[in-house]
Amino acid sequence: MHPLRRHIEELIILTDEEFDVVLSYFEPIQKRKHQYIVQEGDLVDKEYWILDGCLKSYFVDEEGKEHILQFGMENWWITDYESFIKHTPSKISIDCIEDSELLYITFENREKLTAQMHKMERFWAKKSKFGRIALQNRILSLLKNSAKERYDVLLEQYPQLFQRVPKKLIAAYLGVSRETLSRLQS
Amino acid sequence: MHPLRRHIEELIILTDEEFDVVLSYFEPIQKRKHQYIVQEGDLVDKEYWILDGCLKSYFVDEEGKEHILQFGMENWWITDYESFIKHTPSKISIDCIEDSELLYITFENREKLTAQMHKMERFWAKKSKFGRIALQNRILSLLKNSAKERYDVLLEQYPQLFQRVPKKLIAAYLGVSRETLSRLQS
DNA sequence: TTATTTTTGTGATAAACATCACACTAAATC
DNA sequence: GATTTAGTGTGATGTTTATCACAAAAATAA
Repeated sequence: MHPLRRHIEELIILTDEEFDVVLSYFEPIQKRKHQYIVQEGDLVDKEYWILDGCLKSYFVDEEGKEHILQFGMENWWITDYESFIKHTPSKISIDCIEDSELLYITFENREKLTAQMHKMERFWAKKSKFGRIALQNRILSLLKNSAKERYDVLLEQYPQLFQRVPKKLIAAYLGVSRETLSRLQS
Repeated sequence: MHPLRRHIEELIILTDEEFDVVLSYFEPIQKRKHQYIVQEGDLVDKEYWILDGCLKSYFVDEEGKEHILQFGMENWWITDYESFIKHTPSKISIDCIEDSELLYITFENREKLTAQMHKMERFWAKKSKFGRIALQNRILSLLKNSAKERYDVLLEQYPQLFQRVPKKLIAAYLGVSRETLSRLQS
């Protein structure tokens, strides 16, 4: 089964014909490590599904410090949702941390597909709800947990991440300096 | 025009008949200051729309410290979305900060209404998308801004809030101690 | 390979923020 | 209106975390 279909069918069931229609709206794209798919200022009109690889979406502040909003790995979706939904210039950038294979759908095609296939409207609605819950829990974690606790939770939830991405990026995700993160590990 | 209709029509337009159907799925409820609508451990099956008043949704940690996830005022929606969507026991509580008038819809009725009226499915989908963007920006603010900067941004965005809720609750929302918040103000 | 860049750990110091303690004021309750 | 409770400001002190500096190891590129 196509990995995208396997992913979608975790939430809704599709017929062969329906999945063919869904897939026809996506385009494949390959990117190498250090290449970007979104740059600050872009009007983002694509949402990416990660077939293989690893990416980061991040914000660079006035002092040049990087703050990571999201990592994306296999079976995750990534884009700047603010720009994608509101059609405003992106405040963030998205880069590949590894060579990556992506499937993307444009905003226009997503609108067409959801209009044509109600199941996919429900799929993205569910994704959006779950995404919101995950963000809420991250806020809670930033409010109530110390850097050490946030580190432990992340390590337990996504151990693969620590194998794949440099520690300084983990630090930028947790909201601590890389030096502090290094000291937390011991 | 009914204030709920005015609110919904910021995103989608309804006929008189359609709004009557929508409204028929809601029930009014009145709560006094300090009363709760959600308590930790509840299975939350209602989503509340605030006609009048002010509420907080918050998490209490092991040391008894309160962390505020959301304030709700007129025209805002409030519930524990994690419990409401996933049907799991709530980790948070929601209390009234002022006497409040609410309209609520049950999970079951929301499902019925969205199945019957596609416009309302789109309404809630949009709400969910915008909610997610707002949470993302709050995460960004927690990562990149100092307590003072978070304070300034909140004061600029929601000046009314500082009139209506005690400073210690603002502190619990910003993720600083009330003493630090007090010192930031000068 | 060799050279260069990136990643990582660790000490010394400084800044931000939390905690504890207390006084005072405002507001809710009887 | 008196009494209790909740909210607020401020000093003293301690903890957590950031920043700067440097060295070594690992990964990447020439």
